[in-house]
Amino acid sequence: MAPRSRLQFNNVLLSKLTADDVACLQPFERAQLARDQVLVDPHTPIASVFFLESGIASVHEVLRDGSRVGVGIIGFEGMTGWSVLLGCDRSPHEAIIAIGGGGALSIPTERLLRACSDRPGLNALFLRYVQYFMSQMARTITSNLRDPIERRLARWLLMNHDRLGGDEIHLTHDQLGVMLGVRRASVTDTLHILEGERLIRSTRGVIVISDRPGLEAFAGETYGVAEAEYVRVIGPFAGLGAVH
Amino acid sequence: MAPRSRLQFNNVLLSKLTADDVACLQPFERAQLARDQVLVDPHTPIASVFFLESGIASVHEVLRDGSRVGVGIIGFEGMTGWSVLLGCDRSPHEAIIAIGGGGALSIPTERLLRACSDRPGLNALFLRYVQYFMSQMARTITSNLRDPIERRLARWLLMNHDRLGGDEIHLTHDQLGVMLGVRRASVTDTLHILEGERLIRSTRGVIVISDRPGLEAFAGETYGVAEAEYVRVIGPFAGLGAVH
DNA sequence: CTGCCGCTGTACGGTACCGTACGGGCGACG
DNA sequence: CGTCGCCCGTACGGTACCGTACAGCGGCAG
Repeated sequence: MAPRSRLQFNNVLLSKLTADDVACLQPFERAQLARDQVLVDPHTPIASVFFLESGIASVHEVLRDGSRVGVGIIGFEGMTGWSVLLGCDRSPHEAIIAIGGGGALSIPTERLLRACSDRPGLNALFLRYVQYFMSQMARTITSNLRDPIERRLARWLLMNHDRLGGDEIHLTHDQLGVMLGVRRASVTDTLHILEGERLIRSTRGVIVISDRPGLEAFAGETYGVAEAEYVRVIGPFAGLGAVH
Repeated sequence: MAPRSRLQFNNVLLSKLTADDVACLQPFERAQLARDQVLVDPHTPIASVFFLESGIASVHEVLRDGSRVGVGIIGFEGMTGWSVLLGCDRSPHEAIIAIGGGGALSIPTERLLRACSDRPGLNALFLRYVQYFMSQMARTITSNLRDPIERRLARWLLMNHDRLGGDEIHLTHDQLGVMLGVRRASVTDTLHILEGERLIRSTRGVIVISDRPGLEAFAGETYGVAEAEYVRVIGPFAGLGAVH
């Protein structure tokens, strides 16, 4: 197997690349991401793609009345702007920073595309991430249809937890409402339920995961399938799929 | 612009290819598809991909208890098994014939992949279809969350109508229930509502679209966005996006 | 200190769904 | 010609949500 990149990136995709592949992408521009920063503007040419190193971006559909519905989540395991790899210069969806303060590596679309055409391994890895993202979306469809809010919330918290360093998740109830497609008030109520089960603690703007295994049990079938797909097509990350 | 295929296929993707690209894919195997025939078996290597020429396949998540949830629809505008183009030999989802009696062209995965690596134009077209399919899924997420069943049903009927020759849709209420993620009984009730609005007529096993513009108006924002994306990335088909 | 704004808690009636169930018609097959 | 399996119609109570609304609390700016 080819040698892995020596430069350590905190982005999982980049860390799976060979040093040669990484060299072909260089230089990256480092960016510090603030909450609500837009990484992909819908229906607008994508100038750069971002590889997050920390923090969370969420992917939204934007409706005509300006309201938003969450369709996916991206952290240091992924990237934004994959549409350009599918031969499209833009995306119908918005990618926006939900949890800021983190860093990211960005690269102009043009250079990414050139690198991908020169080095098939690059392209292949990123396309497998697209495969994973479709699994995530599919699971969101079924979870939204079949699960009560508590379970969907548990799933969403777990997905955030996977992508963050510690046990603290800095999200407001409003943001969670958008991601889950429910009222802000429903989020409040539901957080209290999870808190009553001693799975989390919740204070103003912060949710603390206090019983991760319990949360997984609570989420049931809704969490785990897409994550297994990630491990299968990309590889383990942050404890997920780690050797036991 | 390069010449298009002279051999007329009833599959939109194939019809957009140049004759040289098509030659590279040949020979196709022609298949007649019966209802409930499985085109993609979840978590199983994909031996062949199918380009439908008529009929409808639906894409499902399969849950542990064996129940299914619809996440997408494929007709003569698309293909099954795109996972292999994303570098994965299998898919977590099932593709199964919902409306049979139609034909399809199939090609072994291996030959497809060889052709795609020889001819970038092939690969690019199919990847743009993946981009469209993600739009379709995203729209399903928001529609399931925000729209009452009537509107979701209207959307689903329109999507079927786009992919069929006439105004008759041969689907049972059960099948629609799976696609929409609702009870069979809810489908029955909702069909009566649409019938009351004189948008459709419904008899045993058959739904007839009698007022397509009315149905579009009824569906509202839920229908049209993903379809526009198809026209943008692939091109017009069957009246959709046709020059006016 | 004061005011304001963003975030959270809570309440209330309303309704669009669900699970379940049962009966009846149509078509196929013996 | 009877019977069986798939479809469809309809009913019923139950509940998990929604839209809306309002009040309290925390922190930041002035």
